[in-house]
Amino acid sequence: MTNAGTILWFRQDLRIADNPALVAAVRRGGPVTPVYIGTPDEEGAWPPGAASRWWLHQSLAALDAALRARGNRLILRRGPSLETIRAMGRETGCRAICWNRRYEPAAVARDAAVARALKDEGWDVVISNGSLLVEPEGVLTGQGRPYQVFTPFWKAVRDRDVGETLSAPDIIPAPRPLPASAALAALALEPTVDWAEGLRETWTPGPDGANAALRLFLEEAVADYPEKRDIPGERGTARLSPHLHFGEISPRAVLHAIQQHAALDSAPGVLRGAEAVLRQLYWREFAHYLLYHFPHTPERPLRPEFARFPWRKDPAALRAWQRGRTGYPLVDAGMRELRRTGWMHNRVRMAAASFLVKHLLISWLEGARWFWDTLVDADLANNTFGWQWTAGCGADAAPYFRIFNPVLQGRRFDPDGAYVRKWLPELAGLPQRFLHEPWSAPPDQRAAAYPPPIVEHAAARHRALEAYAAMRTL
DNA sequence: TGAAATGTTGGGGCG
DNA sequence: ACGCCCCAACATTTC
Repeated sequence: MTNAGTILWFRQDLRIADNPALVAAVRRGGPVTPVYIGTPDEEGAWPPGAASRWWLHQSLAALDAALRARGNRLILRRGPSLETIRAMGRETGCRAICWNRRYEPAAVARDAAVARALKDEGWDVVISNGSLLVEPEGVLTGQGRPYQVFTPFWKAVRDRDVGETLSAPDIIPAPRPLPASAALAALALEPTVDWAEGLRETWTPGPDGANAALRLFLEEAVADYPEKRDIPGERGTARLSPHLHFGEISPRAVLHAIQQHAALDSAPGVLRGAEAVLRQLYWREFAHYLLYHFPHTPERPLRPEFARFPWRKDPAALRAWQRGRTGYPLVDAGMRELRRTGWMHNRVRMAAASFLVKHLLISWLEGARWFWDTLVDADLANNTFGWQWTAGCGADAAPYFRIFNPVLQGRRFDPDGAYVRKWLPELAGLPQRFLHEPWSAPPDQRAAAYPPPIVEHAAARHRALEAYAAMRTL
C-alpha cells in the first residue's frame, strides 16, 4: 500500500529550520504537501492588520523559495481551514496532517475543532510545539495557579532544557502531482495603495533576514546591550520581533545562537549582554503564557477592577496620537517611526503607550488596535501584555501612578536627540536644550510646523491620578 | 522597565 | 570660632 503522505499546515512557523511539524511530517515517510491557508475570518476579533499582511506576503514568498530549494513548494489556499484541509485530503489522498501549535484564543479553539473533526474522520493529527521555549501547561505556582509575576515565572522555567534545534531536511518529498495553488497575490495581503516603501527599506522578511539580523546583533551589539537597548537613536536591539512572530526563526534557535556566541566570545560584556537578551526572550514566553491562561485579556483587563476605569472618548486626541502630532517629541517621533517602518523601539513604545493611556486617558484597547494595524511584529500575546502592563491593568503591571514624563524620558534616553531629529525633521534645527520641550524655545527659534502640546504634562498627570482614585472608590 | 514631593545632610558664605 | 542660612545633592515617601 502506498503512502499518500502528509499535509504540513504552515501558520506562524514560516521556516524550514528547527520546525518540529516539518520534521514530523518528513519522518512519516511519503510525500509532504506544505500548505498555507488564508483564514483571516478565523482569527476572532484580531485578523492580521495591514502591516502584518504586508510582511506575511513577503514571508510566504520566502518560504515557497526555501521549499522549492528542497524539491517541494508551498501550496496556497483561501477558505475555511477544515474544509480546505478536507479538500486537499481528497486531492492528494493524504490522511495525515502535522502542524505547530498556536496559543491565541481564537486559534486554540479553531485548531481544537479542526483536530477533533479530522480525527473523527480517521486522520492522523500530529501537533508539535515550534513557537515557544516552554509550553504553558504545567508551569504553575505552588498553589497550582498560573504565575502573574514575571520573575518567579522566569525562575521556574529558565533552567529547563529546551532541546536541540532541528536541522532542515535536505529533501522534502513533493506530492505527484502537485495540488493546485492559488497565486500569492490572490491572498490580497499587499496594500492596494502602496504605502509600504518604508517597510521595504527597513526589513528583509523571511529566515534569511532573521538570521542576518541575529548575526549583526551578535557581532555588533550584544556586548553593549544592557546600556544601549534603551537608546532608540542607536541600533542596540536585535530587531527580531517580526521574525519571531511569523516563526521565521525559532526562539530556540535564537537562544542557542546567543549561548554559543557567549561561550565563544570572551569580550567583556558579552556574557552580561547575552543574559539580558535571554531574559527578553522569556518576556515573550511570559506574554504567551499569560494569553494562554487568561484568554479574555485581548478584550478585557486582567485586573477586573479596571472594568470601571473612566476612560475618555476623544477621537481628535486619538488621531493626533496616531499621526504623531501630540506636541511631545519623543512620543511623536515614535509614532512616526511606527507608521513609516512598522516598528517602534521598545523604550519609545512604553513612553508613547503611557502617553495615550495616562496623559490622554484613552483606553489601552484603542492603542492596542492601532498597534495591531501598524506593527509588522503585531502579536496578540505581546501586544495585549504590553498594553495592559502600561495601563496598569495587567500582570506584573506598572502601578497606575507610574506616569512617564515624556520630556524626561526624551532627555534620558535620547540625550543627543538623534532619534527625535531623525523622525521629526521639522525639529532638527532646534538647540538640544529645547529639543524635548520645543514650546520652551524662544519664539523666534520655534518650529512653526510642529504643534504645541496637546495636553500640559502636570495637569494631565493630576487628571490621571484623579481617574485612578475614582476607579478605586467607585 | 518613574516622577514628584518631601525630608535630610553637609559644605560654604556670611555676620 | 560659631551660628545661621542657603541650597545642591542625595535619600525617602508618596502618588
